Amino acid sequence: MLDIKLIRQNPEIVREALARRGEDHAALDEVLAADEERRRLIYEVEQLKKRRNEVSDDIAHMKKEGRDASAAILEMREVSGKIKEMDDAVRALDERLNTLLLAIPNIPHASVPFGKDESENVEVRRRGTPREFGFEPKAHWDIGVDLGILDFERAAKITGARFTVFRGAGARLVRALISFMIDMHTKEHGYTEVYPPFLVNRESMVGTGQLPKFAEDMFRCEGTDYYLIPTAEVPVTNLYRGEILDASQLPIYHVAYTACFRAEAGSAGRDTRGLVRQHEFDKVELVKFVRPETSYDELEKLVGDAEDVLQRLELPYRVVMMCTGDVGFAAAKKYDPEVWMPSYGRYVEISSCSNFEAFQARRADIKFRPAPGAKPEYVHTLNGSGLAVGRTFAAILENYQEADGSVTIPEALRPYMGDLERITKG
RNA sequence: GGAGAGAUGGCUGAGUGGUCUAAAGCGCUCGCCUCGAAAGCGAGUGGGCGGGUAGCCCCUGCCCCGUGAGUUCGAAUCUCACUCUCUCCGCCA
Repeated sequence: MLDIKLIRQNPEIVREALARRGEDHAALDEVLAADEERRRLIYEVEQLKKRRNEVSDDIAHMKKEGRDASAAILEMREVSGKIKEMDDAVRALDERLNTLLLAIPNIPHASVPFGKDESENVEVRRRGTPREFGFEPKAHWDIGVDLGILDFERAAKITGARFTVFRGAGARLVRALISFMIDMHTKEHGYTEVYPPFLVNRESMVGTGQLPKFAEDMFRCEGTDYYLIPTAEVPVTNLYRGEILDASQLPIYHVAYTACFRAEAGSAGRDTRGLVRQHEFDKVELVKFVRPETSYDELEKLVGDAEDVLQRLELPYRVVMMCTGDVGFAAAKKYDPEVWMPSYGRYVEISSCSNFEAFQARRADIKFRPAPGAKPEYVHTLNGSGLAVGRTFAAILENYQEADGSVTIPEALRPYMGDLERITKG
């Protein structure tokens, strides 16, 4: 969420930022009105509380000296009732203000290009060259099914649409990709591995911005307050929820493998075949907690870490910077690395790297102390996929397919595949 | 699932209705001492929300003893519910 003080003092900055996103900014006036009313009430009730504290002390003294305090007690009985009423009113206003603030998106960074939607995103670089096939390249779902390493039909039987069974070398390839990515990020990029729960409570979902606004995208365990995580970003960012970190701990880099669960409400009919859009998929996620002044450098490094995986797997890709209309609710700036997918004839998102600045930290209350004795400040949080495993699997099948239907294993992955060089039928 | 114990500041830990602003110790910061350090001595040492002035200081008020309700003129302290932790039993990968 945004800083209420920023909204209070510079409403026009916020208004303009929301307009650049193409967002309605009517809520702002409501925020300002609620904020003013809240502060007025707080002032009044605090005056009453001050009075109550003083008189309560007097009563204590009177009783001690054996004097009659019944008049004061009678007066305070009335004051206390009034305080209770006003406290309730303040609480109601707090709740309303909070609800409003949670629904306002982040302010895009000045370097983010203006644009109304994804068509105006900007390609910032391209690496690798899509391969010239001497034959008609097949889609990964055909390759995988033919090789017997993907089984969508049985997945539909045991669970439903948008689930996958990986089998044999396919199952191993999933495991290999996860290990390969995590090893790279821990050994070469300085990330500490964590393995968090895949179910989190409501506060965690609010902390990273999935709730309350995007509830219909989540799976919730019936009869509980637990949600299946849509990304490791949720448990990992919430690791430090409500904490004040020591400056010497920063920056914190975490890498986490988790399964991810998404209801995909509203995307019926989109990407119905293959691994691109599943209800459950694997992802290796990178999460950073950094000092504010470093967060944009850290974002560039984060994108580089994700790209490194693509380079090592020798997959052609490009990096796109999202415009103001497509930057995402919580992000101030976002890059999407996209991998070349031959059967699509275009680049497909395989990672998403964002700087949230203090937007998540404010919701999740994650601070650090810049210097001993100094006031705590909010950290900046960042995260990015490094990478989405299912889509990487698909990209390998498509880019490394051979005319005979087999798939070559990228060299970097072979140590994780028992030195297997090629997946063949049977 | 059953039984019991517990939750207080960075940590340990006292505090069972008003003697305020939560004792004490440890840790940390600063100062004195010292060639320097240790010891010793002294001082300081949380978070949040308002108001005044001011964009950082400062003055002032309110709130925070796991969370939320309640009793009371007044709650860390009494009552209820919930959450979490620990011990034992049962079940279990």
